[in-house]
Amino acid sequence: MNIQRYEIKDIGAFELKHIFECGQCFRWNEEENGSYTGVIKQGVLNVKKENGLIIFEGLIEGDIKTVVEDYFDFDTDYEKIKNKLSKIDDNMKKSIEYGCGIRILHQDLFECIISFIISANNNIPRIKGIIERLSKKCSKSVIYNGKEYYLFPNVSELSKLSVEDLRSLGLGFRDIRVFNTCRKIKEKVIDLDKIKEMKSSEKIREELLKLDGVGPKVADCIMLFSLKRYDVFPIDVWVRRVMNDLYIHNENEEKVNKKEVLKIANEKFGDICGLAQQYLFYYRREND
DNA sequence: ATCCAGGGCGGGT
DNA sequence: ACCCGCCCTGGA
Repeated sequence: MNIQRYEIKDIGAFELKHIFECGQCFRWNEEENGSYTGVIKQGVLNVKKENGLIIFEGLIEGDIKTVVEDYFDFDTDYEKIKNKLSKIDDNMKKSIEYGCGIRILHQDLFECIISFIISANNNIPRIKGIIERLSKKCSKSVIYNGKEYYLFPNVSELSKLSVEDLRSLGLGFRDIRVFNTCRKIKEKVIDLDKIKEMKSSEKIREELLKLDGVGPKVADCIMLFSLKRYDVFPIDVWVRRVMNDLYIHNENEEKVNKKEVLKIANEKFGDICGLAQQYLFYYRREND
């Protein structure tokens, strides 16, 4: 690992706050100077915008340009997607204007699975804390700018922890779920490499649902945030709320049927409903 | 003190 | 298939 730097000219869809605070990731934090630093699979990365440039700098394994282009989803044309979605209706248009700089990250699959199992019935500060303690407990540390960071543990590192270890890190009832899932992945009952190669989103979801602690919502988050499956539509309380307000108008939002939400999402947003979900989610969470 | 937070599970209909 | 109570934890 060595310190590397990579910069590009600013592009339309790239706002740090939008990307890191739209709820897709747990290991990015804002610095005093407004830049963000995060721990990713390949190391520690800092991102800032200056004089019309986006500057990436970090202690990274492999070529930073390659890592950044993959992680920040540079293959996807967000302007094109935003144009398409904006035409659907004014709600979508407004949400997109608000979260214009969102990009869906391409995060590590194993990390994403464990992180979103931990997210169940939990709040973001606590989720972030648990992941930090987990990483510190059993993974490698790296020093960057005089500060110590901990990489997210790989399967074999995390497998070394007992249920009791997990409980003492504050996972609560999620301890056994993480433990069992970790074992299934380690023993290749579920083969992550195979999942990455699968074409059908339905098949992938089917596989993920076999993991302990992975239900429909968590499975969809994993697929959206680490496998670039834009055709899934994770439904949590916020999405259900915003979808009800905009399209369903049920007096009691808690009684809104998930299937109904899903049906509308597919009809309106089609095979990029996952991206639409992210704009709606971000707008609603920030303006509640 | 009581409630709730980006769900999932298991046991009931 | 739906429904519902319960699950750790800690901050409001």
